[in-house]
Order: sequence, then structure tokens, then C-alpha cells
Amino acid sequence: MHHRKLATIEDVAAIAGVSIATVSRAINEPRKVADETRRRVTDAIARTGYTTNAMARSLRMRRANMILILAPDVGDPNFSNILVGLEIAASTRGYGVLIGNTQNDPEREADYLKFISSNQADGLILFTGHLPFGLADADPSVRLPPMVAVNEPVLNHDVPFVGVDNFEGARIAAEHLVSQGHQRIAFIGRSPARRINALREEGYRAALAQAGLSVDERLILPGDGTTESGRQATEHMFVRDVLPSAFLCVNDATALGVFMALNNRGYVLPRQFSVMGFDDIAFASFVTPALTTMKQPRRKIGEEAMNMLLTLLEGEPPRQREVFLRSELIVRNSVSRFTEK
Amino acid sequence: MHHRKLATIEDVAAIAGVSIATVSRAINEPRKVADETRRRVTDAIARTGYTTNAMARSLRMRRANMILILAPDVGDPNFSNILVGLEIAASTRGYGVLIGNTQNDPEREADYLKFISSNQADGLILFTGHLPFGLADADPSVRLPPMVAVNEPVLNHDVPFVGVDNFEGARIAAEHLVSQGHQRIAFIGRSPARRINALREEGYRAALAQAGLSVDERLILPGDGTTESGRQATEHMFVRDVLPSAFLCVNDATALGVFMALNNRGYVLPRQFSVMGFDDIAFASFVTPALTTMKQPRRKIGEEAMNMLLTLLEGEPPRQREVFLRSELIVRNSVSRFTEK
DNA sequence: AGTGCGACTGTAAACCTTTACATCATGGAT
DNA sequence: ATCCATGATGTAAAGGTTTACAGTCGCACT
Repeated sequence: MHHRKLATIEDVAAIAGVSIATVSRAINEPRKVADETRRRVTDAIARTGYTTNAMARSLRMRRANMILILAPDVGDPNFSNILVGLEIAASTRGYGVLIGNTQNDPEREADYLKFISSNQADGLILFTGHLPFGLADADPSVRLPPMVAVNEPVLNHDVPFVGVDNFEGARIAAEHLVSQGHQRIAFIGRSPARRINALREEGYRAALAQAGLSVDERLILPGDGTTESGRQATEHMFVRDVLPSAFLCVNDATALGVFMALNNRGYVLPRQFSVMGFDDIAFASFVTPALTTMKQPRRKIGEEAMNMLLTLLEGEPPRQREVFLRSELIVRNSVSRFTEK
Repeated sequence: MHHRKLATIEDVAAIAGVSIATVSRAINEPRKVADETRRRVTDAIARTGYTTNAMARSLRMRRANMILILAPDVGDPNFSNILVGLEIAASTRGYGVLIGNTQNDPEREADYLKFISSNQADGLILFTGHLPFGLADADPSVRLPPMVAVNEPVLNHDVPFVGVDNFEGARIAAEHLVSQGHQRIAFIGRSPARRINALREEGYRAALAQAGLSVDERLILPGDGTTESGRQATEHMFVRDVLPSAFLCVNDATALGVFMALNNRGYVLPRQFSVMGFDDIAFASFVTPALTTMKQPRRKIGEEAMNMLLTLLEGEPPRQREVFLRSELIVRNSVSRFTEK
């Protein structure tokens, strides 16, 4: 199967006693060939073990049936499950999935665009939150390749987007804390420049407003979404001695940092402090106490995004340029009812 | 750049005033064309924004510069970092990386092989621990495509392998526990059918033997490497009331299950029990107490495997058919010195 | 009988490269 | 003056498809 020269459409045609055009048609538009002929072709294909050469096909058709996924970090816990969804949707529609790990390196981003310009990939899924370097500055007369952003919307450009409704998710999360009697709720992970963080913060504010609670700006701490930033923010609160009864974290990684800081100081969770995360990444349920959080429908996000891209590719305009999926409240053990001490 | 017809080698040739053969040579074998001519070609390329059409190139060259990675589960915490290594090595050598998520579904495995037989991919990285369905039963006269197994060796077939030295790693881990004074050490995750589990168990036995300790077979519990299996095994030990002072787990996920069971029963770690894992997956350092474990050089494994595959592809026989990389002992807080109670 | 139509099939061009082989010029050695 | 080697370039084939267009055949209809 490998070394021995592969069968071509011509071999099949010879055996079936027809022209190569007919073989091609028998494969791609079966209704257009007579039953008897089709049977002969099918037999010949089976006998030769013929598979159509994808390169020749792509060359002729000017499409590779291949999608390039650009991600800054393949190891991101949010990434892998979205990837599963992307991959499933792609393969059911006959597309392959190419991975590009950019590490936010402009050079690598530009490099990967070669897959597009060399016709090796037909479209782009962006995980990066920005246009790849080399496209961003291109003059606007050249058309951008078909692409869809996922997880994080693309800055300053009108790229179709599929992701979770961050505002609404954070609002629900904060509402949950309020419903448990918490009034002094911290928000960990302020970072106005990041769309995701900004939206989640807004959701938090909206929930407090709705509940008639005023926000104490001292309870809103900056953070970039890393575990370390959560730890630092928590430490900072203790140093300043302005403390909440509950922490709403911009994501699970941050929540983990909060856990570590509180554990370190000898507090017992959730008795003394409640903590909420966002994302529901893999270990959220394994940590002690198990983390109450908002679950992202990651696989669904992937499927939705890929389907959007593929219909885009097939020429139809997308039904909507932005799809927001609902995140789901997952109640575990890291939030307790607030009781006056 | 996208819709407007792409520049071909012919356009470049016309502008540079040379033949297409010269353009091709200027690109691929620059030394073979005169300095002046090369300059003209380079200019023309810059002016047209030409990129060589990868499909035409692959068709002619009969190689796609593309590697297919077959993994049963893209979400596996071991996977993503190995993927990073694979991806880096591939892209530095000018190869792209195609992802196939098989979910251990034979149909999907066979489906993905089409990428190989249709010339869309030149080689295969196997994460699955077995030959993909459709290759396994093929009659031996047909040559297998070039491939390298990673993470888990391939069952019953002589496929080159790159991974961690599981025996030696487990031996070091057990040795570490012994060095901390532990004598009753449990092994959680026995599963003779899995190469990895079997090897790690052997390493464990070797360490005990070396220390002159006899193994208590009742302390060796079955498990498939999932968190749940770790939890169950631990429960089982309490039910039978045969207890160790330390748990050596076949992997970190299992260790997490042990954590959960012990926490549940109100024990304080590592004071009352020591626990060791294997793998050093992402959250090993975030769990409380932070997990002492053996770190797999995952990125390195990926790089090594990809380089092996690519040299294989370029015709050279591999220097060795199996590469075992050393795992590293990471001491955190889940193991304490054993003290007689 | 002639016309037109529908169903089926074949011919050949086009997709864009790479590269074996041929050609040509130049210059040094004989 | 001739020959040969060397270096630079061009010509054309080959790689395997898809598909516009043309052709053939049988048949119903006028």
C-alpha cells in the first residue's frame, strides 16, 4: 500500500473499460452515470484499492478541504476541548484540521499564514484574540481569508465569533453568590484591556447593581487570569485588610490561586471564605473543596465555530456574526451560605 | 490576496524575464542561478506576492510535508504538551501537523488513514498504543507507512517508540519513598495488559527488592489510570483494612483519586499518609498538598519523536528504534518522612 | 423522414509545480 | 583552430484530478 506505486484513476478506468472522466463522475456524481457502468467502476476501485489523490484533487479544485487552527498555546486548558468540537465538526464534513501553535510569536503567526496563501488550508480558526501578524496591517483592499474567532473575540476587526456569553455568565455567577447571602463580593482578575475579563467584570457589576448592592472598588483587584495573579491579589487584600466574604474569580486558574493563598493562611474553605471560578476546567472538580464555577460548553463552541466557518467557506453568508452560548452554573462545594460571624 | 487570482510561477517568470524553470530553481536551489538573475526573480516575487502553490508542489514531489497525529483523546493532559514538542519540531523542519482525534473508534481510525493513502500526509505519529484499525490486519506484504509511536508503545508491532523510561522512573519514585523511611508502600494502578502500567509496577518491585523489602501483594491494587480508579482502590484498602504508609500511584490522575478518598475520610496529608504520582500533569502543583511526582519531559518527547519520524521519512534508518527519556523526580509536599506512630 | 431531446460517455484542457534533458555561450587547454 | 568542461538557462513532460464541451445513441414526437 505504501511503496508500491499507488493506483490512479487511469488504472481504474482501464480495468472498468471506461474513460477517466466517467470514473471521476462515478465517484463524485454517481447519479450521472448509468447503473451498470457505475457497478463496473466500483468493482474496479475495489480491486485496485484506489484512493483519489488529494493533492491532484486540491490542485484542480483550488481548495484543500483543510482548516488551520491558530492557537497561542495548545496547552491552554480551554483549548483542548474546543479543539475536540472543532475536529468533530470538521471531520464529519470532510475537512481536516491543521494545528498552528503560535506562542504569540508574530513570526510564527506570519509563517502559518503560508498555509493559507499556498492553498494548503481554506480557512482559519483564531484562538488568539487578534488577527495574525501579517494580516493585521495588510491594506484593506485585499480580502481576508475566511475565518472565525473562538474563545476570544478578535480585537478591532469584524471577525465572526463563537464563544460563551461572558457578561451573562459572570452575572449569573455573582447572582449565585448574592443568593447565598454574600454582600461583600470581591472580583479577582480585572483587566480592562482583555475583552473577556472586561465583560466578566461588567456582569459582576450588573448582578450587584440588580441586587441593590453597591460595589466596593477596593474589592476589585487586577489580574491576568493566571494562578499566580489570583494568589497575589488575595495576598494583597490581606495586606490592605479589606476583605470580602466571597471571591468571584475571572477564571478557574485564578480561583486556584485564591485557594492557595487562603490555604496558606490557614483558612478553611468554604467555611470562612467562598470562592467561585469560571470555565470549569478539568481539575475544578478535583480540588478541595470542589470548585463552584460556570461551565463553558467547550465542545459545542468548537462545533458551532467550525460549522460557521465551513458554511462561510461554501459561499453562504453567516446567519449571524456572533454566537453567544450560555454557560452553566455548576454548584460544588467552594461556596457556602454567608452567616454573620 | 484572497479572491483576486493568486500569482503563479508563470507571472513571476514573465516579470523577471526568465523561464519558469529558472524561477523554480531560484527558489529551491539558489546556487544554481546567476546572481543577477536571482536578484531579478526575487524582485519579481516580491512585486507579485507570489507563494508557491503547495498542492502543485506536493503533487509533483509526491510528498505533502505533512504529518498526521493520531490520538485517542486530544484532551488527555499528557497529550497537549507532547503536541507542543511535535509541532515545534515539525514546523522548524517545514512540516505541518494534522490532528486526528480517534476516540479509539476503529471507524475514525480507518478514516484518518485516508490522509495517508491519499498522499495528504507523509507519516504518522501514534498516540494510541496500537496500530490504527485498517493497518493492523493488512497483509504483511504491504509496507506500513512511516510512523513513530509516542507516549505508549505499539502493541505487537515493531514500531519505533519515543517515551519516558517507565521502569526506571517508577523505580526512582519508589526509591524516594523508601528513602523517606517508608516500608509499607502501596502500588495503585496495576494493569498488566497496559505496557505503561506493567513497566511502572516492575520499577516499583525492583526498588523494593533493591531495598531488601518484600512486597505485600495485598498492597498492589488494580486501576486503569483514572481518578475514579484511584479513589476506589483506596476505599478498597480501608474496607480490607490493609493499609500502607505511602501510596505510589501509576499516574497523577490516580493520585488525585487517592487524595480524594483520604480527604473524604478526614485524613491530613502528608502527615498521615504519603502519596506519590507520576507524570507531573498541570495541576499536580496546585493540589493541596502539592503532589510529589515524576515529571515527564513531554515537550522533549514530542520533539524527539517528530525528529525521528522526519529522518525516517528522509530515507535514513533511525539510529535507534526506541528512545527512553529520563523522568525527573519533583519533590513537593505530598510525601513526608515516615515516623513510627 | 426529420427534429429534438435526454441520457450517457469521451476528449482534452486546466490546475501549478519540479526536473531530466537539451541548448548555448564562455573560456581554458591542447 | 578545435575540443571539452563548466555554468546558466530554456523546453517540455509528468504528476492525478475535475469539468466544459462535444459527441453518440435511442426514442418520442411532428
